[in-house]
Amino acid sequence: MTSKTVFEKLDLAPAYRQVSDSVEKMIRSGRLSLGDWLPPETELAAQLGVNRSTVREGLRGLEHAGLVRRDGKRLKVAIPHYTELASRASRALVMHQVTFRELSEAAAALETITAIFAAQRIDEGGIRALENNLKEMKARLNDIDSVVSLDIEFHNLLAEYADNRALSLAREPISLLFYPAGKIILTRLKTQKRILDAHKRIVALVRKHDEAGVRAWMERHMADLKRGYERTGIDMNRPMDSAV
Amino acid sequence: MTSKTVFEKLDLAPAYRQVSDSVEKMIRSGRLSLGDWLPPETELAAQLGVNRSTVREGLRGLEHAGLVRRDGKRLKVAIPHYTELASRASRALVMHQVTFRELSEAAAALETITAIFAAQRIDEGGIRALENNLKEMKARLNDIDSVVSLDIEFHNLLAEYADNRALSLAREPISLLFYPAGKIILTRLKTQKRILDAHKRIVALVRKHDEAGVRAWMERHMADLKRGYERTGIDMNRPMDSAV
DNA sequence: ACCAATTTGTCCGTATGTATG
DNA sequence: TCATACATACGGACAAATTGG
Repeated sequence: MTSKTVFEKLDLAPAYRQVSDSVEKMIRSGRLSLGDWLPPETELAAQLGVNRSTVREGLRGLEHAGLVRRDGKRLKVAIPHYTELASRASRALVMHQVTFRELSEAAAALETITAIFAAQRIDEGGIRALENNLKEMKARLNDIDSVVSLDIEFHNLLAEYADNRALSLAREPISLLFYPAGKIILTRLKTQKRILDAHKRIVALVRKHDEAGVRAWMERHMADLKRGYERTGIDMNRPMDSAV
Repeated sequence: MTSKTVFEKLDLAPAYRQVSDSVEKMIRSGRLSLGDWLPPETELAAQLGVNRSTVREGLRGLEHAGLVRRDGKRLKVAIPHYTELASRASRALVMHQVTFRELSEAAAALETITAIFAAQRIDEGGIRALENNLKEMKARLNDIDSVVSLDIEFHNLLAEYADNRALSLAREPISLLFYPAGKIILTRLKTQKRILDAHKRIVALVRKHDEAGVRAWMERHMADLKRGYERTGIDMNRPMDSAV
């Protein structure tokens, strides 16, 4: 048996780490809440008993994480937004050499369930937004870049009206990578018309709140995109990094 | 009136930002690859023409993002791993006051598709791992904490054998929040037996590669958990923050 | 529109601890 | 054991931008 422990195990983490942890705790505990300004660096340094340079190092981490945001000169407490997290996540997927096969499978599942929820919950405004998207795409059917970005917008609209933030967070990093792949497909096989037709069908079914129909058509639509990719001749099991 | 403006006001991002961007580009372009040591701070400072303090601020951001990792004294290039991204994402969901309804819906969809892929692809080793998990849970059915963590492990095992990293990334932040909720349920309604039975069924179907059966039972299982939560009397539309 | 105070951005120099050869 | 290289941390300084009177 060792002798009685007298001394606390003292800080192994570098000071700048303790600074960011400390501020983060402050935020999580609610002592600093959303939109509050952070104290000036000098004051933080004084309160925490470290040098201002050390404080700055700590703040950079939080800034990068999106927990504090620049508003003019000073920093204010913020909430990391999905899009930042999503872009970070999709970059991680690329670095992990995720394949199109993986993306396609995940996207099929997520876009389908998203569309089903949208069919349950969409309102008139949502229907109109989707129809505008269809109209736009119809008008620009020859411009591949427009079609691709309108395709992205279509799925994002569905996600918006699906009214589920957990699902949004889950699908965003994947759609961010999946749809660029759509561009590869479109530039090689001109399947814009096929995409537009699928979207039209889906909108019609969403309007009728026909969940089963939406499921069937979204699954068909996603399978179609996968087939398109296969027909480009690119190996499905090749990492996506070239596409990004 | 001022004289005619000729030069754009060049709005330079702060130097520390340029440092992190520069290093990040270096990594992404492959000029620094996985596991490489970063140059010493002094050398980075010299190469980039900024002060060492500035370099340090820039590095803190990358460190926080998981793009570089401290290995002993120096920093080496790393890949941000899912679990870090996932915990960040789930914390963001909490801050966004995501409700149990949203989590439950997303989890149902993601766990179901995960189980289906697992049924397609699992091997003997995977089956054995799942069966060990069942055995453990059966042995500890009275210890709620054990049951909850074994439940988490069960679903993580399915994800592992589903062999899809995009899906893993998508489900992790949600499962991280959803399963703590499982503990709330179990402490109020003793439904351990029901969970174990569902897991048993799913394993049997996964072994037979019965995708339709797996889909049906996983959907039932997730619906069951949702019902359990409802029966605790907690409002499904209340934010999850209290649970975490 | 001007001034003064505040706060950040950036730099310099230095001291200390700790791995590694 | 000793020397070197490197990260950590501190203190002080000044310019530039912002804010408030």
